[in-house]
Amino acid sequence: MSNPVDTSKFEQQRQEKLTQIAALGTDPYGSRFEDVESASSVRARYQENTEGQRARCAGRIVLLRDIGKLIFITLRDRTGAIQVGLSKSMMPNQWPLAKLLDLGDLIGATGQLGKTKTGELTIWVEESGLTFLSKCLFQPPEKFHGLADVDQRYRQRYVDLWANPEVMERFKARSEIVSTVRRFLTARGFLEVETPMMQTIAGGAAARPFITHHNALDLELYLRIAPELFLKRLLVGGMERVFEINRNFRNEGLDRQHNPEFTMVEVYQAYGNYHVMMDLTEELVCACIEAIGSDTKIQFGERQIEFKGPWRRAKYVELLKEFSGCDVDDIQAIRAKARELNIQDAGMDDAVVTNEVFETTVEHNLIDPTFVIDYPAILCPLARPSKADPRYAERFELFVSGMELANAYTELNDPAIQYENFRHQLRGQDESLTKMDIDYVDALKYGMPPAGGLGIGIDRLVMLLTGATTIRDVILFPLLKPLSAENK
RNA sequence: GGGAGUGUAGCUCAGUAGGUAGAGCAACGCACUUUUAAUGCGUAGGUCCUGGGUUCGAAUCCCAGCACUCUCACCA
Repeated sequence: MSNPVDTSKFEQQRQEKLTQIAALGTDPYGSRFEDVESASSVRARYQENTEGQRARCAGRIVLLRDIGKLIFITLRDRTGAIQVGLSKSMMPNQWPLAKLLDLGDLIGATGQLGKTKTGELTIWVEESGLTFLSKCLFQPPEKFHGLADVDQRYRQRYVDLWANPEVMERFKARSEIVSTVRRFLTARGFLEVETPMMQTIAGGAAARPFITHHNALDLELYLRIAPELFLKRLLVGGMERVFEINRNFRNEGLDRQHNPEFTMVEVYQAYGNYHVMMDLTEELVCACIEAIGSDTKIQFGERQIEFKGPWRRAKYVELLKEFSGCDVDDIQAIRAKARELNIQDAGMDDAVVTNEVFETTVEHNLIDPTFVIDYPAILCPLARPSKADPRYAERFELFVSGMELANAYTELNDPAIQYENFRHQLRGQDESLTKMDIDYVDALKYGMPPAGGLGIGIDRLVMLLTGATTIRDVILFPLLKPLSAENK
């Protein structure tokens, strides 16, 4: 933990330099800086052995080598780094300012481009070519190891982002993935929509919601746990292809795969079914891999994941047999297996016990992308039962590296069955705060087109595609306990 | 909630059979006009997470607490 006395000592030193900068007539907090070119752009356009090339860049001083009458700076901007050379003989008037520069300061550099004798592309700052843009009053983290303290990295992500370039790269990849999803769906005629985050009934999933209150209406509201029921209302309304990329909120535990607020893309396509959604999912994920320039083989923790399709599609009951040895119809064997696995099955519904056994024995074995298809219908109140065998629902979950990445159904559009499913809450589950959404049943009574629906966890997708094994590495500001006064 | 681990300088980390601490980087000073984690010499910097206990003496051992990490449990 930081020592406030020493911190302020370093801060005072820098504050003193700030005063000296101001005394030179320079605003230590700069202002508009026009015609900035990115470091990568300068690198790309530089031509060897051609005189007279100039450049104008801005960024943060991440390395500084003071050789006396010559200073080399590594300047980092959003695209990368470029070396800036400051020479006393080239900028005698601004030299006092140059000597006041600290690691972490933000500057602009304008001058001739050239290469040093070691071959490093350098902006040789001309007189008046040094622009002070902002003072850094804190000491930056160690220049080679960066910021390593996990807690501090999340709490001060603004430092983490520039002290650890791989962090910046990961969030750039996240941005690219989100925009790829958006482009991919938009190109196929899907309409991007936004539905309520504050809902009077938290439906569309089974999870504990966050509760809030609207003063003017004196109304209890829930932060949504899923947008599903609203998006399907839009199918009723004639929006035949819709998607939403936005946050869901679930008031449950935090771990490597769960943050209380997380981002989902949900997609609904009228006249499709879950097979259509499987194809779409596979294409969409592969498009994202291509967009971030990744190989289809991705290192994830200790494992290698091969994303190259076609992905395995296996029935729930087949996988149950494969990994637990149990036949889905042999409930005695399943319950025996459950007890062997230390699952408390007493009073638990058969289907729930079966699913517990499935989760325990199967899921962690699904490393390469695997569609688990045809779930027991009783586990899927929003999915359409299979015509061929109504005991099963037309649903898939996509598992990668043992983690649920996507969930999809052929949507249930029969209001009578939907009503019954809502009514008969599954035994063996904890009581849920989900109330009956009668208006949703009414919407179905107007007629919802048969449709495929899909949800993909964006955070987990980014984790898998960037090799981040904890969700907090793909969320800029993950939820943390606030620091108490004494730990500040 | 259970178990395990971690907490030492601004940062990254060492360390001691119980005898109040060290390196590198950063900082400050000096030197240096082609460095690449610049280099060399010097200086300064610490409530060793917090509170108790044991002890002549605790950063080290014990207890409690706080924070973080891992793990198990919980979790459509």
